[in-house]
Amino acid sequence: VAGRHVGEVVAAADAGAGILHVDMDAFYASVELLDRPELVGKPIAVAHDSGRSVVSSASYEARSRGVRSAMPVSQAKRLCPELTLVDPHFEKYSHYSKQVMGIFRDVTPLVEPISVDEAFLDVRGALRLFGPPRTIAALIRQRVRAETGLPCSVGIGATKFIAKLASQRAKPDGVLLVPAAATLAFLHPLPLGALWGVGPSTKEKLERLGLRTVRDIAMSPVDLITAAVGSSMGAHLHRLANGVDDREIQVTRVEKSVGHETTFAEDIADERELRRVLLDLSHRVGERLRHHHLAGRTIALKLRYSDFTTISRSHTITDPTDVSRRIYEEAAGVFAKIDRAGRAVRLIGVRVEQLEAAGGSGALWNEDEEWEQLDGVTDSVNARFGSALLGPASLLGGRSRAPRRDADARRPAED
DNA sequence: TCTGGGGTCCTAGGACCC
DNA sequence: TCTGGGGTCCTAGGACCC
Repeated sequence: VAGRHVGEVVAAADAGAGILHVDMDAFYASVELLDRPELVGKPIAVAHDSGRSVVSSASYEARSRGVRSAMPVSQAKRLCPELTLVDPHFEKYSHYSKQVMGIFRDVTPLVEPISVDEAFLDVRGALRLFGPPRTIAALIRQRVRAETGLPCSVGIGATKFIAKLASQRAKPDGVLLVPAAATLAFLHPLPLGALWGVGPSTKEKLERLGLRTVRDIAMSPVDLITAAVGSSMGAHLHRLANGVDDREIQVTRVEKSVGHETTFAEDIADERELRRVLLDLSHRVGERLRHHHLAGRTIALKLRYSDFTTISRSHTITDPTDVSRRIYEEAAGVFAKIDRAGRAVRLIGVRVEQLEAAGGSGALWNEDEEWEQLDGVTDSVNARFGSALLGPASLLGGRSRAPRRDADARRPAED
């Protein structure tokens, strides 16, 4: 009883805000700076320095010049000519990600990672052990900094959504606590785009109704919102705008699909070359499925043409597979049915959906044998396109013929 | 030098079954 | 023989997030 009282008292001290959102600051850029101390304080961006690349992460110095994530590298250079580009190393980010998630789990088992660089924590059960949420936030930030050298920001609120908004506001390298009683005062003045799930398209639909702020959504009849953006999204946004968000921390999540896609440095029209890339993508998808002991029933193919129009075609099979060869055959079958009318392809991708626990048949496929069969294709394609491809998308390097240029960059986080 | 790659969720129509 | 309704699965596309 005494213990519970202590818990209640410390909880009261932080006014009912028991959800933390921890967000690493400029994560990829910060990790790269650990190895490149001479670049600290300079505008840098993590991206390949090639034609169709975009910025993955930008240092705050680069951001102050207008450089943003997802911005084409060409545009970033125009905005900031002295920008230093650093190649991405996804395995490194994955490593640091695991390390910081481990620190979070020392505080509470109720950790929900939502990407490599952010997580929600429910600390309501950790108060007696560690003190109020503000103290926990300080502890986490101090440990992350001491053990990884990386900065992070923490938002604290009564709900996930408020905690997430608070961490955005806390950046860089800060903490913000929004007491439960202050939720609506914090939320309502924000612009529509602050609502999680409102992007450019939804924003425009809502603005057409004359709505500008979160308060405007909160004060509108829910029917008005659902009529504009659909019943599911409308009801959700209306609740968020009113500070209602009862989503719990989800400690475990089931993967729904596994895929790979690649954008070519130059568009490719040739059928055989495209099939060859398809094989490589299928192989990588199969590899990852087997690694995770998963198999899937739907094989989906994605194509993007030169004009950026994007189509997808899929086929569902009876028995789940994790066999790269099978994935390739299904993807190629779907591909063969598409009438491209000779159009060149900018992007091609393969994804396997409808996943379930695998039976482990993947070993049946002899990868080396398959590659020998395709050797002739590999040579001719290498000769023509090998050097034209983007760095991380250099699919035609050939397993047995040339070492991968940058194995690190080719393998995004697997967990 | 226009627009990456990994995903999730939602909608809507058609097939099919009862 | 002018015509229902519910449920599930599949497919394609779109919006969104990091």
